[in-house]
Amino acid sequence: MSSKLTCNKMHKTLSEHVSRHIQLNPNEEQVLHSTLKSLQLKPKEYLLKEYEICNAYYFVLSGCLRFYRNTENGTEQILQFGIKGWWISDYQSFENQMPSEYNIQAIEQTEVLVLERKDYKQLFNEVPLLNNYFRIMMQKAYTASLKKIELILCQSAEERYVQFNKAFPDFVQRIPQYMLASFLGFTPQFLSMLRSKKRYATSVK
Amino acid sequence: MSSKLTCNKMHKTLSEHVSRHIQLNPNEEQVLHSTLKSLQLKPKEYLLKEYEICNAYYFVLSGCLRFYRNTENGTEQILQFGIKGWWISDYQSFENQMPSEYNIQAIEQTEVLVLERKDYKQLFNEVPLLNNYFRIMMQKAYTASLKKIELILCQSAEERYVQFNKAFPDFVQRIPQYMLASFLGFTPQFLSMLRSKKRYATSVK
DNA sequence: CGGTCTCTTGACGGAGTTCAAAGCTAGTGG
DNA sequence: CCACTAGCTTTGAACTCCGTCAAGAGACCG
Repeated sequence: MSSKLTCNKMHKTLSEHVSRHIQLNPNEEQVLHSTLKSLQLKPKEYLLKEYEICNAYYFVLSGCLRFYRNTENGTEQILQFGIKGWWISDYQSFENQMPSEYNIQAIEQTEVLVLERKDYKQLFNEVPLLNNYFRIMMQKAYTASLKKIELILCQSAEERYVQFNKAFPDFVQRIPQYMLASFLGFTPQFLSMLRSKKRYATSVK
Repeated sequence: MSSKLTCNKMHKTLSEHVSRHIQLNPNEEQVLHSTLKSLQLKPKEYLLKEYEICNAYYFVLSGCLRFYRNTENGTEQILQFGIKGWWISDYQSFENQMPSEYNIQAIEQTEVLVLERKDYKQLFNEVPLLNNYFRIMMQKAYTASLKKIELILCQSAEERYVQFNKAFPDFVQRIPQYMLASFLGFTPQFLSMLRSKKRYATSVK
């Protein structure tokens, strides 16, 4: 009884998210929730490592993930953060069952729901509307990603930093600076310089 | 009769494309084909202009489209080319019925199939598998777009140019250089410099 | 043939990188 | 509880890639 309550609470974030895009009946919702498994991650734990095949979709309930790859010159490049209410996965590896070039790692204590590949075909058969839902999720991810290309090519590093800071002030506090620099596409040194410049600028005025 | 033949031929590219991802029965295929309209575009004709609401998905049969926006400083930024076998649209504008910031324009004589918004709900109801198909299309577009971010942030402009040239040698010949420069994220002048450098390098060896 | 659009070339400047060293912070073990 | 280590951040100097500006050369089109 108490475990069921826990379960319902745990899945609430997802239910809300799904219902914003499609209408499931109680039965379908039950099928969805019973197919997903919840998972707790400690900081630095991995959901996916380079060269592995990605066999699940992950939905972030709390905490934060990073999706990154190891570049040829030995540095890490963060392509995506996974925060509350986002699905994350290496879809290419998942779809084509090929080894991934990416890593998915928890930055902090993180709670995710797991949709495993072995369950997902049946789930989509039983709840066909989910095709619709995930189509829209992919669409959103795609347009967000186009937007990012737009910003990278069009704005200076400083503008990107200022803008990101304004959009996610609390998030910026939570993650190490070198990760933010990597995500925004410049060096930690440069970020450090920006920050000191800003501090000076604001403290003067 | 002859028009039907033309029609079948016209849609063959799409049929092949769809069948690579889902299996439609003849009836479903018929529904799909009869819902789509074909459209011929002359060079510089528009499918979508800034501030309009995007009310269709477009599938490129031949020719080439560009998906671009006008930046604040008065230049054009190309985010995407639409070539044979690609779907293109402003999905955000389409989905949320909001004015687009983008333009979709034919670069050369181009033939597209049009899936209009007014037809698409019914089409997806009659052929639910299409949800699956478009989910996969979005997934592909998304991963391609992530890949592009990876390259922009990790490679020099020169490396990007060389790589793109190697991947699409024929396509590079077909489009004006300033468009290629815009897509790859640098200035036409810089591209010109790269080209002269390369020519010298190869003619010496 | 004249005008507009595209490509080329060169000089200069600036945003951001690289390298190196030193300061901070937090965690760990004795 | 302190000392040590390892990882993160800061700072500064030198350098480089690429943008900007400007002017000229082709190329295409009416």
